[in-house]
Amino acid sequence: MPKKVNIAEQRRVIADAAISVINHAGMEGARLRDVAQAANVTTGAVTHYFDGKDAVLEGTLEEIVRRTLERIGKPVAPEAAGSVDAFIGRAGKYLPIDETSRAEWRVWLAFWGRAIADDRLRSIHRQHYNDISDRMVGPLSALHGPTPPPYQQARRCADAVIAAIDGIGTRATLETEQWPAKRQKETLRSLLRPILTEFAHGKDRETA
Amino acid sequence: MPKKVNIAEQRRVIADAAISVINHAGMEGARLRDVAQAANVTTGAVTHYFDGKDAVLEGTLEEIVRRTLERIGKPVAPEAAGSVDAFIGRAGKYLPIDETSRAEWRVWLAFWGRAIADDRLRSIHRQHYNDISDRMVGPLSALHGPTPPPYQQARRCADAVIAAIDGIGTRATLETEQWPAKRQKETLRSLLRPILTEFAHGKDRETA
Amino acid sequence: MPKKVNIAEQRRVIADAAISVINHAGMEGARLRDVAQAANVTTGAVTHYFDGKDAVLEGTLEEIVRRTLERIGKPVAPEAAGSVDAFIGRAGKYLPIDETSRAEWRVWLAFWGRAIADDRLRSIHRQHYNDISDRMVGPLSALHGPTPPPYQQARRCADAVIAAIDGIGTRATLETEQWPAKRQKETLRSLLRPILTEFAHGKDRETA
Amino acid sequence: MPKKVNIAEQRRVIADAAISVINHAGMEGARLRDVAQAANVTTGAVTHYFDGKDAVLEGTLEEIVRRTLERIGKPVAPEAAGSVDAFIGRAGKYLPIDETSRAEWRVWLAFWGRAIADDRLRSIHRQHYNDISDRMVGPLSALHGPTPPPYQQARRCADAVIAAIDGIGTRATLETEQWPAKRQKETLRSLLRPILTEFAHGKDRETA
DNA sequence: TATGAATGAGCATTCATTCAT
DNA sequence: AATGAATGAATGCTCATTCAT
Repeated sequence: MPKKVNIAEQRRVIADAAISVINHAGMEGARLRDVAQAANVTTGAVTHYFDGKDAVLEGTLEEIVRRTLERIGKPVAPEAAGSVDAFIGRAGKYLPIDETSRAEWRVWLAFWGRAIADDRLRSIHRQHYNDISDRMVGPLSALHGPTPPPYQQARRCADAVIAAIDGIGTRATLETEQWPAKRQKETLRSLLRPILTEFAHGKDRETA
Repeated sequence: MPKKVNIAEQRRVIADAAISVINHAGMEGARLRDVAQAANVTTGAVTHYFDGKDAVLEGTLEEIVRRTLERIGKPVAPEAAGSVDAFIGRAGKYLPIDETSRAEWRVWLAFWGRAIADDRLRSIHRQHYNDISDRMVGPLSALHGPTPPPYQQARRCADAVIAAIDGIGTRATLETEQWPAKRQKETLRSLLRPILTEFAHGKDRETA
Repeated sequence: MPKKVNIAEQRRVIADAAISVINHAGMEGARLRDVAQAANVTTGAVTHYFDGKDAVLEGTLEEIVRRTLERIGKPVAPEAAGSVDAFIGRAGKYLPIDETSRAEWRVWLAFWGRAIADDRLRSIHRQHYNDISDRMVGPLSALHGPTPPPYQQARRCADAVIAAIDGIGTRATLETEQWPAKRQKETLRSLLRPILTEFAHGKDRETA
Repeated sequence: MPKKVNIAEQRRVIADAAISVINHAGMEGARLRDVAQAANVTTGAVTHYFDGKDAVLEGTLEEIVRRTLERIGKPVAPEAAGSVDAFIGRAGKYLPIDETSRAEWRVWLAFWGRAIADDRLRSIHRQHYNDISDRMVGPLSALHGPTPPPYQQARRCADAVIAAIDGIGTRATLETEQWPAKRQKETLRSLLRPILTEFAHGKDRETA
């Protein structure tokens, strides 16, 4: 009997390697050979676990998504949500504030660039943003005070939060030197505190 | 007497062609041959006006920057700045709200993906963001009321505005169907009105 | 006691599978993996029973030869040989006149293409043609009338018959639509009846 | 202005090289690199003139066809057709009787093997056989005596002649040693003289 | 005996770049 | 200044073969 391998595990090892390679060499510099080497396997193994380069890239994007969600942690229960500042603090975990998250953001940006001409990648993206948005509705509702906000209201607020994170994260990723963690968090707070405070007090009706 | 050609003009024609090609085929699908064809010149001409592919890409990014600034128009004179809503309205012009701007955003994202592994491109980006930021300080100061805000204050506010635009624009570019112009503008207003209102009334001290 | 497997039987199963794969995908499309799958065994099993791909191919050609001879039936005893028309009728069994024989002819042609650069394959071919030729001498002699023809004479006549079959079979294999069984048999008869009639009456001396 | 090249000429040079390579190494041993080398060009040039390997193969087959027709010469005018023996003599020119024609036959067989799984190749084959058949109708009609034969009759006779040539040529190609020119021509004459003599005297009605 | 995961050399193909004209 | 034919290094991918289990 041949050695029994954990297919999912091997795919993750290769996806990890791909993240590392893309992070250092960019998307166009990411050769399958390098991915294989970084994963300590041969090129044949890569195409054995993934059906060609595009599939490797898809798998890598999914791994990035998985990591992001893992880093953020489980969806927060409404009771534990707490204050506006606590919410902003948790949102800040999405930002590229340490080497690990910076690497993920770089790869993330690389995928944006590919996604503009790749339906599959764009589809994975969309789904991921839906997930993220879903996770935010609960905590946002908890901020709203005694009465829960209309679903659409919360959804729109989540859109705003996500946009703030993406905007800051993008800039910080491309201007690493100029955007240390502190500046990012401050900018995030500047942007989110006013809107979340309003939202928390129910004054958001007029922004609809 | 040899034919007189306008070098700068030819470079722009080629950069225009490159934008079109990248918009449709993505960065990795953008072959110099296609760029040449789209510009109605030969491959030789492309490498004649640009020193290789990287130079073409740099020139293309600069053209994108030029277009963006042109679309936004001249820096607004402080006196003409007007209200918070007027400011938000002008900011909305940056968003991917019609086919032209969507095309530019797609190419823009493609460049982000390349910039993560390309110093030259990243440098051009940084400079562009400085320009944009500079242009915003005037109008923002005009909002601040009778006394101009400290420069750093205005700068920080500009960062927030830019982040909001980038965050929304990115999402709208990757989820075109779900983000028509209306949704983008509403989200932009949700995000900017609270912070700009506070800034306009001088309550921004605490966000520092 | 280990499981008792019939080695020869397994080899035939694999060769059968190879015939099927070559018939559908051609020689260059015939991957060992597909052969294994078609035979319901693993790739390892294929290389276990055959010493590499070339050996599989050799075995497959031998199987094709075996099948051809089986289809034709046992060498006809001189007494049973009968008339010229009966001989032609038996010869017609070699032609690609039904789906089974067409499949074998397709594979047969594929082997010709390979044999031009493969000594082993060419050797098997030669031997097979010798066999076929041998089997024809008896029936041909029976046609010749009371006195048996010189061996060389019969041999030469067999060459002519074989050439006729190969020529028609080849064309019919490559132009299946245009060459139904009827057309093949008519052409075979056109070609063979004159020469065999002459041969039967001993007028073949001059064709030497 | 760049060097002006004769595209058709270059394609022929490459096709010639491909014939040589296939002749020596077989179809599966025919690497594009070797073809390029044999043609004294680079691999890039090969894919410049042909759209990939399959196109090279198609072009090569067409070149083989062209050569065959050239070797045979122009269609013979009915008046010049002459006797049955003259006809057989001309038919003998199709056989692999010298090194040049042997090489072409080897390549020809290689294409048969490929054609069984390649529609394009099969289509080229079919067309070629139609051409050959057309060219034979005239000379055959001239043999028929004072009254021209029905077209279908001549066509059927041409089929028989072609089958005889293919059958002998195939065998001689795979058993070069055993089939010198003399044996091939004798076999061809054995096969064709009876049927053509009958055809010439109008006795072919019964073979229909 | 049999498995099938893993290997890696070898292939066609792509495409930025060069350069004779 | 402009052409576009030609180059050839580099890449993704295939697949016969190997071998630990």
